[in-house]
Amino acid sequence: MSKSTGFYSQPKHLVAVDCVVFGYEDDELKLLLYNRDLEPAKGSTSLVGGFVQEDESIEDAARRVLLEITGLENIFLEQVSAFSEVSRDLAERVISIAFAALIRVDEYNHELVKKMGAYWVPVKEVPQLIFDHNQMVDNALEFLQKKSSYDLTGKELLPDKFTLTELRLLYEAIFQRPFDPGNFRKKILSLNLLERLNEKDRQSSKKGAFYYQFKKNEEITIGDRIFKIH
Amino acid sequence: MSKSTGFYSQPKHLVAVDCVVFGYEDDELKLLLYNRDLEPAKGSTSLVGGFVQEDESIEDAARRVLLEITGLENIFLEQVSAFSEVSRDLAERVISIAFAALIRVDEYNHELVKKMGAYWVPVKEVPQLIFDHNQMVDNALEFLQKKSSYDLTGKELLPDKFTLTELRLLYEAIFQRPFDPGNFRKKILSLNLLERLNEKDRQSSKKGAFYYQFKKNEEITIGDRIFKIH
DNA sequence: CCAAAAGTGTTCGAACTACACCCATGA
DNA sequence: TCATGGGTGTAGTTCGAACACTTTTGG
Repeated sequence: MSKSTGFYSQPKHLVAVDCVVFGYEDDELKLLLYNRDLEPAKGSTSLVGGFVQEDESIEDAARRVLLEITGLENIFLEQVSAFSEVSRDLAERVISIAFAALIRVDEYNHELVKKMGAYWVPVKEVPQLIFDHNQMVDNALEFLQKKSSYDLTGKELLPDKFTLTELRLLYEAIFQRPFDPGNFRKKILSLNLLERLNEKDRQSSKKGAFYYQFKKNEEITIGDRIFKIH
Repeated sequence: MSKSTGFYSQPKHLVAVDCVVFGYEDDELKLLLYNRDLEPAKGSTSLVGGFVQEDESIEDAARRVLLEITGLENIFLEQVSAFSEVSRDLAERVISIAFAALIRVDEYNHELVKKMGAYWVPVKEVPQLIFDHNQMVDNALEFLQKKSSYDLTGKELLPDKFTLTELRLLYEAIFQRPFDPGNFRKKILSLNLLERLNEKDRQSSKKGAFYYQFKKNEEITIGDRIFKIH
């Protein structure tokens, strides 16, 4: 084991980041996974991740990993928690920080993702993952639910314009439960964060549903939780 | 810089834990600080912390540090977040995980704390701390407020028996705002987590206030947030 | 015309706020 | 007896849950 050769005489550790990447497609919440291409457990299913380098923070490392896999910059990214059981990695001791990331499926580079061997899996069908990655997924989903309770998620997962039904379906996917359409609509509009466009989506209904978009410059953090709606 | 000599060929890092230790005394929320006894910045004010060793998880490391300083085991301890800016430590690159800890002042070893050079400071008077420790304090306080919104904090900070006024004062200290005494009382009792003892505190009022204690075996996690009370 | 989704309105009840008011007792 | 904190009661309001109802339009 390596003791530091620098100022502090203390053990050093491998530090990794693992990203729980959420996307929303076909009315479903999905996760970006890939088949591990290095030993140990080569070929088994894993979150996307990588090791923290000397010249980068953990957030930088997570951003770098996501850029390499999706071609996207400026991804929504937030720390979930650190995992550090001594034997969590089968090969060597690795401390890993789990991140939650939100991806807009209309923006990421589909070819790049495919080339990197990554693929989307519905959160309801996440397979057995390597190490403690299933735990990371659970924590990240809980994180997403809390965030969505306070912050009106949608900007990060939906296209620029979307109908209120689409937003509701997203929330139903996140919380894994139905919301009353009428109540949902009223609650959302009362927040005053969206503006209606003079354009309708005509795909999903005969009447047509107005598109909405997030208002610019409304970085309001809502003091209280948004969602108690059933 | 040391590349791993083990399985993975990747850089290794110093990893530390820093504990934001909350205590409650004299109707005030306090933090346990100490004057740093090693360079760099020897003598400046700091959170209690230490380096993660090879055979321990970060939680183990935090527990070890707290045991060394307070003599207590089984302290409430939870991860807040990781800090990893490359130059956050003046001497060498250190990734640190901040923890929030809750201490009952009637339990910790006062002499030991004194001997270790640690001391309590009211949260409202926290001085300039080393590195990014003030940020850690802010995050930990926010953490404590969120926890207390959902979980009825008090078990971790108050003595076994306490009056509802004491509990209210604790909440006022945590949230830095007053609560209506009558409404607070009704809300708390409606949760059904406390039981009244046949014993009164006669110090603080002529009438005397009943002591309460947490019911045994009530590990109920409340689904919704507890506190909206004003 | 009718089915189906968009969108509005209405009622009920739970829960929080504000505040009045009674209680017990030591000085 | 009265000041003080403990403790109870209550009216008003807000807000979510449930659900009925209206609107629009393609088939």
